[in-house]
Amino acid sequence: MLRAAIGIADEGGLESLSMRKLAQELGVEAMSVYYYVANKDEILDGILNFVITEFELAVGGPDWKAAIRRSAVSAHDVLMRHPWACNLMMSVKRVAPARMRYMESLLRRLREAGFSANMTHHAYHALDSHIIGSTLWQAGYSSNTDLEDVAKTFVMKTLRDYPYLAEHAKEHMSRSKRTDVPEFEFGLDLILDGLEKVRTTRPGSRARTNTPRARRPRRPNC
Amino acid sequence: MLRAAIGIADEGGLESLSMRKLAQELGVEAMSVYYYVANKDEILDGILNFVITEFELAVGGPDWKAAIRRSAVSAHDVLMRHPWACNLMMSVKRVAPARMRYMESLLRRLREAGFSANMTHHAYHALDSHIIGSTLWQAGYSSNTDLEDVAKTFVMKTLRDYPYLAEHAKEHMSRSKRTDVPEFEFGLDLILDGLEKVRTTRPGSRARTNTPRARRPRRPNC
DNA sequence: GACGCTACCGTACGCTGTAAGATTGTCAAG
DNA sequence: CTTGACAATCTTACAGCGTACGGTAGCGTC
Repeated sequence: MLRAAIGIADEGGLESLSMRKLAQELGVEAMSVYYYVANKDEILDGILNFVITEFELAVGGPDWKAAIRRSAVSAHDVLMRHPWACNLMMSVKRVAPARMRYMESLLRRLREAGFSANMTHHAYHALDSHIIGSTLWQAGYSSNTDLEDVAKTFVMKTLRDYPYLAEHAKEHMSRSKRTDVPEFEFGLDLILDGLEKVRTTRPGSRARTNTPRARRPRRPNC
Repeated sequence: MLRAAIGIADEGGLESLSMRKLAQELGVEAMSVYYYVANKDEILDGILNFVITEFELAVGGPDWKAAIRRSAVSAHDVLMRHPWACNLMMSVKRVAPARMRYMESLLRRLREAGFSANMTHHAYHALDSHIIGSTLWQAGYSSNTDLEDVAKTFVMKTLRDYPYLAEHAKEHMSRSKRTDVPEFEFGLDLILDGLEKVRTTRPGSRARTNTPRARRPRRPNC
């Protein structure tokens, strides 16, 4: 059932995934699906968890950068195949088990690499933001089948009033998948290299470390 | 009218913005709204454009990092006040005029700072991804009013099975808004510092430059 | 008075998630 | 062989969504 739901979302986007269509795909009526799930949210949780399961965990090896890089690239690859999952990831309530495992492995790898708790916190969010943001953008961008002629007139106006924007568009067009560094990996390396630098930095020079009296954590919904 | 729509989206999220509710807010019936707009998409375009107008453009001064940083922080601030705008930004078709101006200013500032066309391309996407990704996450995270006790049991399980995740949650709780570096700015500085490094680097050491025969740009929908 | 225009409204259709209840198919106990 | 229980499924219905289509009231102009 989750497989069917993922299939629908893959080809038509999240908003095309309706209970009726899912039921139809399964050869039953809409309400029959409710025998197996409580509501649609449960399906969304399910397919998100299913997708995250495919993320490669950050483990092994002495090279933390390589390990985390591999994990991030794998997450990006998976999300590019299921772009709708990005949106699901952004709703805080969906803390799927697979996601917790993924987070745990990443956080652990960072800590074991010598990052402080505070630095690990920041590193995690920098990486996560980049993965989500970059994938969301790239997925939207590469889903352009139509718009051919709309773009033409757009370019006309652009070239006139927005020369730098035009250059940016040109840059997009002339990029070759083979020889150019993917946008995602460029940003990823920017972050990873930056992290390597602050790792060996005395904490406080860049961001204040706070080693607080460990308050009882509440609302750890992330 | 856009003002009313933004108000609804601000307090109830994008999905709570319906034509009927908007009409009600304006003191008319649903179909009356269609006298002023062709369809709902036009409203979404409108409120997105309206929000982006508030972004501070990256201009002036010899310090490109400071200029771009200010612009990024301002965009983040604005988006934090209107989190739904992040989602709208991700659909490629919405190339609002305000957004084109914003992109143009950012791209221009990068080029004037000495970045190559290729580097500017990468820099822009790294920055954009971070802004969107970070804001999306932060907005989702800070919209937690309920879940208090759900979180308690969550922590119980977490502490047992996911020690690093628990630490991460603790880190979240113990952060003080006053003294700690905001997550957004940490990642932003990571990217900006990294960009400064590759700016002076000979192109090709990090990413191949391609100075292609300028093909006629097509589909510049970004 | 007749026209055209602006601003607005009523109705209706097909879509959505899902609550409530009716209906089958299967199987074990009496 | 009948009865009852259970799982699996379907029917119906409702409120809400975007919006197509057509109608209407008020107005200025000829």
